[in-house]
Amino acid sequence: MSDITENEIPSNFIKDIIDEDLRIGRFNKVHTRFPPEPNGYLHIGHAKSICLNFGLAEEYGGKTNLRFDDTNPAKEDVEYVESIKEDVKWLGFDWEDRLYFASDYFNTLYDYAIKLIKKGKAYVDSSTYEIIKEERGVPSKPGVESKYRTRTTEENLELFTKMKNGEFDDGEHVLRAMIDMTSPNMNLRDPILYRIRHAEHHRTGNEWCIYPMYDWAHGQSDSIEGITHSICTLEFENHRPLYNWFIEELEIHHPRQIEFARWNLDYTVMSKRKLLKLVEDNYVTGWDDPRMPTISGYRRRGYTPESIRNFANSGGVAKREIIIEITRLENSIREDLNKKAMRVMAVLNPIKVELTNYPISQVEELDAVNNPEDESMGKRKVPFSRELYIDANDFQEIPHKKFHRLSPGKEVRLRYAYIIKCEEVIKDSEGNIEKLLCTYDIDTKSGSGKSDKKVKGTIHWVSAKHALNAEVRLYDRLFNVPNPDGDKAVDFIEHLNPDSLEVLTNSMVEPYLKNAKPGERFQFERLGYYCVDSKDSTDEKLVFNRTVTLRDSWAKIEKQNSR
RNA sequence: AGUCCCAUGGUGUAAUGGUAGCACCGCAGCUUUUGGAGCUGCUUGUCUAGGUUCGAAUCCUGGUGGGACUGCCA
Repeated sequence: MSDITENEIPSNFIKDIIDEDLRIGRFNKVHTRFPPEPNGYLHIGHAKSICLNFGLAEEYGGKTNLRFDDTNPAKEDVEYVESIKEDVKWLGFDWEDRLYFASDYFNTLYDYAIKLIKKGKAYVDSSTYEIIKEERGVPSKPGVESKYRTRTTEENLELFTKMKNGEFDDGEHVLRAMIDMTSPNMNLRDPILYRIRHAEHHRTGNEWCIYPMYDWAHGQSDSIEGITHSICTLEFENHRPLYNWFIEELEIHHPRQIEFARWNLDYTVMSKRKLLKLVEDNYVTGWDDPRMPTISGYRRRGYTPESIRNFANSGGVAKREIIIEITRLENSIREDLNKKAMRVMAVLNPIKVELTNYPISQVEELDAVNNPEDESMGKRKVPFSRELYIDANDFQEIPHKKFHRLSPGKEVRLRYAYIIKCEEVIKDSEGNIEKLLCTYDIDTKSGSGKSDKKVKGTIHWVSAKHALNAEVRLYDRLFNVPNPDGDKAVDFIEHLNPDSLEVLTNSMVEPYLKNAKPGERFQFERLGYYCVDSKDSTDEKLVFNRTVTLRDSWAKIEKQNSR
């Protein structure tokens, strides 16, 4: 059992840096931000960043902003803005009144650009895309300076103003910082600050036709917001010298950028481009498909915010590439739901059982414990009668030697009820099992203490005439290899798990579930955790999603034996 | 190849010059009216070669291995 409580971040190198900054007085507070681009839904990797940024600020008594880095109108959309806000909230974090957009700063950013031009540190380049690319060179070889680099300040100012005023077409000119075309750091080879895009922005509409590049907008946005610690992923390490250059030339507040390694999960893909492809090409039903590694997918799948936070906070931060085992996430939700989820009985693949010595019209209301981990959750009544359903895989006609469940002539306990014995297997003309004829031992009623008979197995069941029909969606991993995008020669789509979803329409659940509400989570005893689907479940037809199975040592025995 | 970054069991992380610890996985056992949960035990690790030091996972140097950078994306 981990002694890391929720939201508490274990010691790590970022906290060491913050401690030092506070100690030497570089900053006297901690103010972080979570800066997504609204061009897709948040995924589990973002959850790590969210928990880190909000968690760190909380721990140091500071604040966290939510800021959308919306500098590319072509890819961004309000749908994504709304989904991101919902997901951050659902995870349990509050940006209060600090909801910002990089587009809020377009005017300031423009003024900053003018300042740079006036300092002789930025110029308008009228070269083509191809020329600029060619002149930039490659990392191991210096680039060459553009022939437009020597334009006068007046000329630059005039051209830039015209760019802003819409007097040019897309791509005709760009504004570039004047730094060093021979720098071994590509980001310092006169990076582009503004490009012309006659496109409608989701917030600024058609007010602008020049848009700042991310590199020009991001660091200054942090600065404008008074961010002290800009936590970002490793790929921006090489950008830090550039951000520092901007901040110093502009003489504005200087946040400290700290990079950490993004989280990858095995058996999943995380890039927004790939997730978008899964959605657009209908490999999944949407961004919130329960198989997606998105926050909304996990939410619909039945994950709790606590389980995701615990998962994120229990992992630490590093600077090397890491691939987390998905079993850790699965373990995290099991751990949470084990303590919280009400237990019920559900029979996924029913076979009928008739208790031949049970009175025909008798019904008993048996006591069932709602959660053995939490007595305060109480008990409920479960109806028991002559005709029952049990799960098909709890019966083996020719039992495996370690099989502790029902088979001909053998006894098994029905959970909360009686020990029964299988007397006869009734089959149809094709040899399929139609019904099991069993007898029950009246002295073995749960809690009665009349018999000290012991059996090795206990199985779940539902009363046939009381059970409710339900659809159950069994979700499994979306990919069947640990690293679906590991091989550049093979499309990740090839690695999709064809069995990632199995739909069962004839499942039977105990009557207690009649009033189960969308999103409500249960443990189906001996099977796993399931939640009521928030979109498709109705009063007439319950639909359950399997969140995760219980740990299954029987499956291991079976697997070992088949080898 | 140029610059930058990184390297602790299978995985993920601690140890901040002083006994390499924890969690997950795995294995064995106990317990159990969920083959769940819980409990106990076990296996497995400091990339490498030097140096500094009484003492190095930690500091220094070289090597090896991995990653990032060559969008008018973020």
